[in-house]
Amino acid sequence: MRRMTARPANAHQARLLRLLRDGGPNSRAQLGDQIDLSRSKLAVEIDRLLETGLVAADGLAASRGGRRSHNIRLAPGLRLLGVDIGATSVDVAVTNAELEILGHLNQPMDVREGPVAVFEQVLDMAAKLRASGVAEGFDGAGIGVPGPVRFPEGVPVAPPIMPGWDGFPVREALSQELGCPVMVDNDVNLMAMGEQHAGVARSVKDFLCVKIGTGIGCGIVVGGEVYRGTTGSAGDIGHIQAEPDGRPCACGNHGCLEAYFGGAALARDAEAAARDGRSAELAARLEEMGSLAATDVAAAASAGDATALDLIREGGTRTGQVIAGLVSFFNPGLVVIGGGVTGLGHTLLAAIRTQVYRQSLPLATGNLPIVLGELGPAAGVTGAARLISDHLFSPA
Amino acid sequence: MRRMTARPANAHQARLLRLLRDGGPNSRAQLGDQIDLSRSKLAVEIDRLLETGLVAADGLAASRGGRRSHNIRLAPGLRLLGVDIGATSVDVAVTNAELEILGHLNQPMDVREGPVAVFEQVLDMAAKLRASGVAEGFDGAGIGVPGPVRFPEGVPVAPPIMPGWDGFPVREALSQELGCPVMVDNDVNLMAMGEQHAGVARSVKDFLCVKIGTGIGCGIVVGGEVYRGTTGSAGDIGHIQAEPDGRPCACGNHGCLEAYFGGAALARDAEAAARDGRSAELAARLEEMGSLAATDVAAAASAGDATALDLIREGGTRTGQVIAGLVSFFNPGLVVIGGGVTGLGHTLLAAIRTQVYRQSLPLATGNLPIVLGELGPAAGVTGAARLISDHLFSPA
DNA sequence: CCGCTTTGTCCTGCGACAGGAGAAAGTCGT
DNA sequence: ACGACTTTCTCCTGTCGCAGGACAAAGCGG
Repeated sequence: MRRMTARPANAHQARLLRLLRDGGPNSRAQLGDQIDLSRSKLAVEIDRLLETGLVAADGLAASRGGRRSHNIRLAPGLRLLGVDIGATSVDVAVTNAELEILGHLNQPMDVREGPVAVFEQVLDMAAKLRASGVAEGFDGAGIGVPGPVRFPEGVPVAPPIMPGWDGFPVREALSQELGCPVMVDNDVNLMAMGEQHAGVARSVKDFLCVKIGTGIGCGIVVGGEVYRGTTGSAGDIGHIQAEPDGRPCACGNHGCLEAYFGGAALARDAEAAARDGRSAELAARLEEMGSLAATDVAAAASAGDATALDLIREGGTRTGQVIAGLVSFFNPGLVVIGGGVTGLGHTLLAAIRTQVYRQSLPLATGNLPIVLGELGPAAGVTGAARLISDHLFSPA
Repeated sequence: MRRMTARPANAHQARLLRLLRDGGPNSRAQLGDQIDLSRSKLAVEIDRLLETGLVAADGLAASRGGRRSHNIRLAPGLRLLGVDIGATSVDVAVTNAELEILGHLNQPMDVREGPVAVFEQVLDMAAKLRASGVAEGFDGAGIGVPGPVRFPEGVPVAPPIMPGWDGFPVREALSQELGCPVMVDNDVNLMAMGEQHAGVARSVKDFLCVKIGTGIGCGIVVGGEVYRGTTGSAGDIGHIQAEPDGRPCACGNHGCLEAYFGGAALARDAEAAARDGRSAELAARLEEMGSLAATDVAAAASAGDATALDLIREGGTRTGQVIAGLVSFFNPGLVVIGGGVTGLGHTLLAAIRTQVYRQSLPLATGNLPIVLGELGPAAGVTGAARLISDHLFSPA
């Protein structure tokens, strides 16, 4: 199938495409209410979009008291690929133009195997999704990687947990392989975009999205746009000091947040607790599996294990301590907690909330919701699709 | 003298006015190079600006190889009032349309005396400046207050150090008194705008401006625009925790940065050091004055007093600790240190730098300048003038 | 079948604007 | 002193974007 290579010719068309993406199919009249354009001009632009195939007319809607309207919708055959590369697994999903997920695969994989091995895997998963019939090809792909990215070029820069990726031309390479436009971003930023598009952060202009996975990162949204910082490393809060002269961290400093919490630290602490005999529950799991992961702590906690609950509470408190500072500084309208450890659920959330509400300024916390992300593993891939969609739906 | 009530009629005119403000007088041809408009359209807009009196033609420039150009400049009679209300003093200045300071007054005053008393003082100072001949009236005024502001309305909200100002309609009241448009913002944001317009932060898009006065605040600039947060309290970093379970703070929490540093904390620590006999230098000053201020510590330090130097270094280290976290989070392109305690100079700066470079991520600090503001007390009033100028030079 | 409503199309006229032609006002070389 | 060239600025004309009215199409209810 031939892919849509067309792009909106002007800002009006871009605006219309985004309205259709975020608001679903719509009549000309309804679109006219949402955009500041005369009916005539609107009709012209829609006709042009129909000609280029970016949108399609799709039957008549029910009457609302008068002439029935034509439904205008985004090209039904348009397919986007969303890729979310985590430290220990890869998510790949296919969406339509409205960013609805049509197929989603997840595969464990160590990002440290390097870009070549990971891309092989990603392309294989994309092929599987194509074979399953949800897509015949891709009009664009968004991809998130667990580290800082030089955004305009789509190249990771000095990523601590994936050194082999430093300077690897992710965007160019993947674009070549897939034959479609590709955009690359930090995985945390994509999670923020996902929750903004389809999750808890809809209609919030300024918010933070804290992702607690193997490490800890934070997506920053200012005025509805992701803020990436001067060198693309904004939101890298895992190595903010949570305890002066505290535990040594892999980064070389002491007392970093990631030395106390996150998937890696939690697993390490849990194994220590199991060996020290502080938790029979965890010891049993360690015996069985040979090693422990965050999910084991989650399971032990829901089984009522006190040590597991303590580990979660302590981690949440440390995290809350750091978030409290960020809340005072940034004064967000919402804080979203997400990532792999959301399985720790409300124990974690309660600890974070307690600490933030206790420590931040009342004016900043007065009306501040702190909530779990509602998209789970779909947040990253949705954000990735959103990223490339934003790119495709901007004037050429 | 009649004031300019005219406002630019469209975005082009606004753009031209800002070019003239930031780049100084210019010929039509030079303006044409900086704006994406045809010569004809440009001429039309400039003619309209000349008609409304917003700009003036001001003689011929030297030839550059051909016909001499007419100099176009902003209305030479335009006058802006910049007001910077600090915790313990008030600055009032008059600028021309290019934001050059034509007159500047400073007066000690306690902000806690409340808005009525402070405004009386401000109006008196403005009258003095008028009487000195630098202005016959004001076309607009910008005012900074040491606390959070609901920006669109120009009203302080729950300001900790000036409780009597809560909800006082600063913008409306001052606009009534002065008979011109008024904009209100946090004093720290104005300092950031000042350094951005005429100081060290020219041409930097994303930066932080840490103001260490009586308290400690931080101006946040994202993409060239001041970020104020959801409730206007963004940048309030004085109560970020610098030490878990540390010193009690006036805010009710423990270990806040302001409990360790800032004008108030420094004075308190210096007096304690004087009484404990740790510093003969400080003790002598305490004897003489009855109390100590940050300036005394600065003086003692430049006299070589070891205790004073220690106090500054310790404060700088605490501040650097907090800034390090913000740098990791925000990844700015520049950090500006300013405010009353800049008198502490390079001892302070060195301590902050050491801590930030030691603690933040290399990627975020790699190319990060940390510098003292270069405008001193003029930063606030320049920023205030810039604030109202931005308002006046936007389409009506 | 007749009003009334909603939706969509066509047409005309206005205003924004680009870009060429040319006038005005210089410099420089001979 | 004069002509060639440059820069600056003005004027004019044609094109394009666009708003808004008139009108056609299509549906509803009585």
